[in-house]
Amino acid sequence: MYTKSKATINTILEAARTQFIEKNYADVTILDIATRADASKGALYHHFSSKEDLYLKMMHHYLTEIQSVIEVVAENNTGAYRDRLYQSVLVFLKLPHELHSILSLVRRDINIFRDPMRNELIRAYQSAIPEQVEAILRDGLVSGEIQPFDARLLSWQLVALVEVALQPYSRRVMGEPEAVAESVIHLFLDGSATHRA
Amino acid sequence: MYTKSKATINTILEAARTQFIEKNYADVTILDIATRADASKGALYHHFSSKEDLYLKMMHHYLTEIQSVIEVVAENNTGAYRDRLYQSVLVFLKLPHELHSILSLVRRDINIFRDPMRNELIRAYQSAIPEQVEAILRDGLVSGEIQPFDARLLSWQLVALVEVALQPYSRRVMGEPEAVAESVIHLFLDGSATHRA
DNA sequence: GTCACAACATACCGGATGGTCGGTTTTTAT
DNA sequence: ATAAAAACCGACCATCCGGTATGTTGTGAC
Repeated sequence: MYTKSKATINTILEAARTQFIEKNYADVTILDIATRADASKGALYHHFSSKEDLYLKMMHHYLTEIQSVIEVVAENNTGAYRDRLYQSVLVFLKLPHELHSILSLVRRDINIFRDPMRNELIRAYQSAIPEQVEAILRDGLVSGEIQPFDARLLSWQLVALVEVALQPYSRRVMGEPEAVAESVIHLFLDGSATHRA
Repeated sequence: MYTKSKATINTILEAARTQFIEKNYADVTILDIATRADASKGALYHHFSSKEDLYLKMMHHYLTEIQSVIEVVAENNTGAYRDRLYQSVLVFLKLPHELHSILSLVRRDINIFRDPMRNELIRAYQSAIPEQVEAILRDGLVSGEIQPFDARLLSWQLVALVEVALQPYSRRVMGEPEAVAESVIHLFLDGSATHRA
């Protein structure tokens, strides 16, 4: 087994991530990525069959990483519900910046691919984030801590609020991740007209 | 004054909107747009100096249209605050579908242009929607109907919630625009843990 | 050491596309 | 009616880039 190969592949995946985050899919050239990875087009095409293939493999790689981190917290169902929600949001907010960017990227690009590939992307994203949020919220609906409503819709709304909280401006206004998470949970559960405890 | 010119320009703007919504910026060719508008490349380049110029003019055209619609409701400050908020969200939800798509488009593409153009796009978008929402929310903060918090951040959060509500799945679950608007306002002001009146 | 194959390098091809340019048609003013 | 200018057309150019083909270098098994 050639071990150097693995290293090259990882370097290419990393370079691809950086480039695709920085520029539009069409504006990233194969040569850009290869150069960034200190490799050649030949090396790149030896490991990946096309530009799309590289994009997809890169996405899978990092989405899987995100998923495995979130899973740990999502599956824990001890303690007060509100706190459990808080912990989930917090661990998400504390993900390294590159992984947050990956999520922005998949949402941005999800419409530019056609259907075999598009579907695979959607599935990977869904299972990395929204499905897990939905599972948590379902528990809250069952226990009555959340008023009856569509669980999927609620999960989208929560994700949307967290996404807003990721903006640099938000972090500047709200401060540390702990404060951000608390603020998001407050708005989501109690609303903006309710006084904070 | 050549009147046919105006008509041609509008047809091209419309074709551009359709194409840019349907496909990625890079995947839309000048010929696509010209063909769709029953015009030629020559005609297009007679009225617009480049692809970017066309994109920008198109955005300005439709964002201005949106802005003028929203302004009317935003500036009305009679009646109960909650109702005023409700009316604003409602009029937004009732915008024609093409205009909703324009907003998705600007958010999607805002990162693919470089800075003179990018900035102009951002400014156009800001004044079309977020600034007006912020103005409304500020009134609620002053009157105490919303608990003290950063107005800009609140406006982003409200916009994010409304955006979720625009998804086809949301409309299917929540029904008519009136019900959608009410649901969004409820979540925003009272939270998901509070029983609906 | 040597053989086989994986890993990598690079010159090249073909197709697509943004933009140009000379010429033609249509519109408007007088 | 006519002339001038705006509007329009479509062939052409230059460039860029994904992908391939062919050759070279490195690695590991024996």
